[in-house]
Amino acid sequence: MCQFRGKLELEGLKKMNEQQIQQFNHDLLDWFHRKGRKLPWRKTDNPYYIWISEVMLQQTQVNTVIPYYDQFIKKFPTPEALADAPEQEVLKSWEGLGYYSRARNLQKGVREMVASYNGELPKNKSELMSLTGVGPYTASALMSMAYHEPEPAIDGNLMRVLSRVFLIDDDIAKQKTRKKFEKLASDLIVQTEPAYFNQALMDLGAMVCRRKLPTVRSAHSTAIVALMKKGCSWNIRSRAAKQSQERFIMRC
DNA sequence: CTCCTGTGTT
DNA sequence: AACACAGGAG
Repeated sequence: MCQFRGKLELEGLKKMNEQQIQQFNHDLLDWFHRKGRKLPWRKTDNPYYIWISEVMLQQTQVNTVIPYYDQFIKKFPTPEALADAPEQEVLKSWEGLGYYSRARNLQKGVREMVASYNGELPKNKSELMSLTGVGPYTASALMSMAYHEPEPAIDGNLMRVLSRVFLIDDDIAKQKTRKKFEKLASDLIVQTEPAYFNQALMDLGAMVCRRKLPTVRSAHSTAIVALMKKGCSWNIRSRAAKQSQERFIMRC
């Protein structure tokens, strides 16, 4: 059982005390272990494979990615195999996924990794970000998924879920807002197995706490509802300023 | 921070 | 046609 250590002093968080925050982590992980998705790239601890999956997932839904991922790692089982392959071969394996420049960037990044890091992914965020195609999101995802570092992977999913749970109203398109979520998520993740934390928020965002139709149906067993039952309100919205018609608050 | 890109939605 | 989105890059 985890213990809350951070100091959370965020707007929109007034209603949450430490015990509730701890409860959030517990419910989140509990939900994830029961309902979370078993995905091919979650079975491996090969950073190179995890990298491939993260790049593919940036632009495509999970179900579409699965066969591409399986095929891709079979065809390019090692960084060296991908680095040595002709670009055309790589693009052929990517055919149908779209955003082909990301396939090119992935190969370029892997070539840099082979040339500069002996074919191994560096273990810190700034070195990861020096690789072509690896930005803040992918670097954080790799730190948590591959190296079990408490680094929250801030993407739209994570911000949407946390904004609803913690009643954060800010426009998630703004960079200032991103900082805020970074702070909140960093404090939350320290009491969690980092990979599970990110994966759980990802699954929650994709399966329950979705962009559209944030339905509460079938939700008796979700972490969100557990929170609502404890007196927290759930502000359903995706972006701040606009779309105020979409905005309503439920209290249980 | 702003801009860029390909893609999907209205 | 216009805009939203989701990341990375500069």
